[in-house]
This record gives sequence, C-alpha cells and structure tokens, in this order.
Amino acid sequence: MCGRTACTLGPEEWCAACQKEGVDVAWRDASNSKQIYSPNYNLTPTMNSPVIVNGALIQSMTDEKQFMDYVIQPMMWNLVPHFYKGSTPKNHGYKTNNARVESILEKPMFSQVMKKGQRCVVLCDGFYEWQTKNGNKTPYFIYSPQPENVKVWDHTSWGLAEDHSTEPGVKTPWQGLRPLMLAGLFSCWHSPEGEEVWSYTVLTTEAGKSFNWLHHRVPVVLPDSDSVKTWLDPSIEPAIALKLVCSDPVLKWHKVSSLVNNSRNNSKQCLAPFEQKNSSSGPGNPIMALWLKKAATTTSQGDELQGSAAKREARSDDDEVEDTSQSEKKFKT
DNA sequence: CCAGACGTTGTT
DNA sequence: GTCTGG
DNA sequence: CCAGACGTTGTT
DNA sequence: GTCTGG
Repeated sequence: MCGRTACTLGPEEWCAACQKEGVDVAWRDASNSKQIYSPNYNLTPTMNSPVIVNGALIQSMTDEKQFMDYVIQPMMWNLVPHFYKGSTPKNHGYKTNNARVESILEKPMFSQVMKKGQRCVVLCDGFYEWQTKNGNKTPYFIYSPQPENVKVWDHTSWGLAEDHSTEPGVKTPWQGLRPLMLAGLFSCWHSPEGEEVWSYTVLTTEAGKSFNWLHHRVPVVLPDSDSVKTWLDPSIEPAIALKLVCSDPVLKWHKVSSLVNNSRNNSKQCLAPFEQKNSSSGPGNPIMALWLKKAATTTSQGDELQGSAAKREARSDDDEVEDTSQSEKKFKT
C-alpha cells in the first residue's frame, strides 16, 4: 500500500497550497543528494518529493537558522537506515517506503526515529492503489475532498477566480488542489562522502470501512492543520502523536488508466478518470447506454460501482457504497 | 559472549 | 548503531 | 507501487 | 522467484 503517488505542484505552489490549509511553510532546498524534486504524475519510491518538517527540528539537525515554524524539504521516498554504510542511499536493500503503525514502536529501524521525534508530513496530489480482483489489477487514484470547481486531474480548473486586477506583488490566495497530507517519519543520513541525504517513509494502517473494498491497507492521512501541527511537534510523545492515526479517513477516488502501471509514463493521463473499455458497450446495449448517461451526471465517487454494476445488476453492495456523509472522525485507541 | 538482523507488500 | 537469538 | 531483468565473451 | 530501476 502506498507505493505510488502523483505530486504535480512546483515549490511555490506547494507553499501556497499548504498556507491555504493553514500551515505556513517555506521551501528549504531545491536539491537532496544531487537529486532535485520535479513535479511528477507518477512518483515512485526512491524519487524525491516535498515533505513538511518542524523548522526548529531542522535547525537542531543542521546548525542552520530557520525562521519558519514549518519547512518543506524534498526527500527521497524510502527511509535510509541510520546504520547503512554504503554510499548509494537508494540501494540500502530494505523496503522502507511504508512503516506499519501497528509495530512502529517495536521495530528497531523505526522506533529510534520515532523516539527522536522525526515525524514529517508527506505532500502529494494523491496516491495510486491497485485493486486486485480475480487476479486482475485495476488502478485507482485517491485524494482529498476538493472544493466545488477543482478537478484534481485538470490544472486549468484550479484558477477560475483568478484576479488580474491585483497589485503587482500581491499574491492571490491558492484556489487549486487541496493536497493530501500523509503522516511519515524522516531521517537525515550522512553518506561516507559527508553528504546530507534526507529520506522518508509513509505510515500505513489497516483500512477502514469506507476504503477496504479497494484495499486492506491505507496510508495514515492527516485531515487538517491541527492534526498536521500535532504530528509535527517533536515535544509530543510518540504514543500521544499516534492517537492521530485514523484508519478510515475521508477520501475521494476514481479509476484511472493502466498507463499508470509503468512509472515511465508521466502525464496527466495517469490520474485522469478512466472508464474501462467494454466490448458490450455502445448504442446497441441499453443497460450500458443507461449507465453511461448516469456516469455523465453522477459524482466521480460513484465511478467504482459502474464497471461491475453492469455485469451483476444492482445488487446491494455495502462494501462498494460510498458513505460521503461520514460525519465523525474515527480514531484508533 | 558473538552473529546477524534491522522492512513492507501480498498471496497461498 | 542497537537489539535479538543462540 | 509495477515493469523488467535475470549473462558472458570478445570486438569495434 | 527475486532483485533492481523508475
């Protein structure tokens, strides 16, 4: 779970999007171990992506002044173990793109990082998940609920209220994508050559009721600025911080093209809504015509119903009915 | 004491 | 580096 | 996460 | 089957 994301904003855009969410951030660095972050529709482990960390904590780790409470540092996805002695941080040999919350305080590799308070918030447009059904894999894109007019797959839908009359230098508030913010752990590893290498892992937990029809694990989602700030406060004990972990976050999703399978494909087609091509579809099939018509008016959230609904009629599938009226945040104890 | 692991995912 | 297993 | 490789010799 | 690369 959670081994592929879309991360398509540039540095200034990420800062603006975070500010809109209530987290004031500054971009710290454009590079990490000679690699630079570049926006990507198909981002994989070992690539760099922006991560929010506590400014004071960064200061204590780098002897460098930070004037912001929160800082975005691009980091490599795949936490480098502190004991790693090689010189190529990508090749440490452990799968550390995820860390299970169930065991995070016991596993030596993560508990030490946890004890040092090195928690971080991983930024992305959303993540991809492959649903396995009858041996077939169907990719979905999963993301935060968005404002009315914002379509995650269409950047041109993000700036509709653009004000061209504003004075130069006065920035209009961010009106685009609401980012997905994931709970993570990070480290700063020093290579034998003395180079700083920042890296992170994304926490995972058992999926809750609204998501587990798709997959049994979910990344830990921080739903608002309060949870983000608590998670990023190193003075808060690990055990307390872990109470933020929610197994059933409010998310949106839709099917996407299998173009996303190959990480060399980096285009907006990776996260655009995709309906399965079906030989029985078309004008000759009234059932298909009906749901195609419905598809045009329904929300993207209902999309996962459609492919299978045509085949086995409208059976009542609790596990595939989206509960968008989820009003209560569920916390693990 | 030394040797060896240190991680996740999914699937059967 | 640090913890677990033998 | 998925895709794709997984090997050697010698010659240009 | 398992590891590496993206």
